[in-house]
Amino acid sequence: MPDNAPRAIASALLHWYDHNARDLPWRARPGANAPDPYRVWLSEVMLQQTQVASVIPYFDKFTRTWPTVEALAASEDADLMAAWAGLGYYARARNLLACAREVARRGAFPDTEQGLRELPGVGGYTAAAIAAIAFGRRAVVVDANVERVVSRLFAVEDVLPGAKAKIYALTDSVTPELRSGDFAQAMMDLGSGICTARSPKCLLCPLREHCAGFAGGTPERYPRKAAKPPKPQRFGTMFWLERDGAVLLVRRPDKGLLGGMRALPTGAWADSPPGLADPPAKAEWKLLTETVSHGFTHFNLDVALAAATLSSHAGAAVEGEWWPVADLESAGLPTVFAKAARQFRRMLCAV
DNA sequence: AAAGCGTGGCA
DNA sequence: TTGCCAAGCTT
Repeated sequence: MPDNAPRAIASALLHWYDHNARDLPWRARPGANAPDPYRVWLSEVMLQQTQVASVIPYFDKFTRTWPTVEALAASEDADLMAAWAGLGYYARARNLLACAREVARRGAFPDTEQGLRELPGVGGYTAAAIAAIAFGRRAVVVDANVERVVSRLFAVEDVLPGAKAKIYALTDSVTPELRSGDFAQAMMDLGSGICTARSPKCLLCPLREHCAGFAGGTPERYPRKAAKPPKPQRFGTMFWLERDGAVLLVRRPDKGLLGGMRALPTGAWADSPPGLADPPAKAEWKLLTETVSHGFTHFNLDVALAAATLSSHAGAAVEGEWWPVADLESAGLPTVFAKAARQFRRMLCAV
């Protein structure tokens, strides 16, 4: 029978963390003062549904460009969106700017979980994480790592997402009064390095003797999750309109998929290939032989590629920005468009 | 409250 | 190759 004594669990985990914490750019150095709330907030937003390795280069770039929340608040929308390009879930970037401006207006971040929760883009997890890590408050921090660790520790049979309330209560029961921020980060380090989704390394785990999942012999069976419905396949067309060495880019509407981002013009997505519907201008469009495939969270997309060239004097009334093809890297295109742009340039060069 | 919202890594 | 998964939030 495993020992689920909360204090023993917290103590074992914190001791492990003191010797095994990852050195991450947003963490305070051991023995240093509490980390800067701006850096904690920025990292937590970037880390929503996103792995550490993907975040690090973006975090470095953002903190170099905008060292303070006031600097970020003063940035242009388009610059921030372009800097976020490639990281995904672009509503985070729109909320990031709104939040920075709100915090700059107030003069500081709120220092309670409840106050933080009111900021744009800050939900239950992020508010708890910032309150605990940046402000030293006791907070119950539950992300996907914690869900996995706790559901194994207590062999939770309930199926997610229904099990969230129970897992929150169990996490509460093991969260210490002191160092709850370190405790949360320790849980996440444990979840990402040892208590992994597949093939957990139980023999290295500091909580092994407390773990009901390990005692039962099949810890990887937790957390139990409802089966996901299959992703639909959708189709579309992207348009490459070139004039004098520049390509036409548009800004996508603020709401919806890739909202607010620079993009190649597209037609609407459809359930079957839409061909040359909805071109951005009248031109002699040629469909390329190659298509581009991309997986989004909730559907897979197959896009046809259509290309045309305008002469120098044409296209005066076309809506959008003419972006130098040689400088397309700096446009900040989401990955699906960057992928298509590479394909366009390969194929058009080859002609 | 269920659905919409990116991307890259891994087996 | 395909499917699964990751430091969730918003409406």
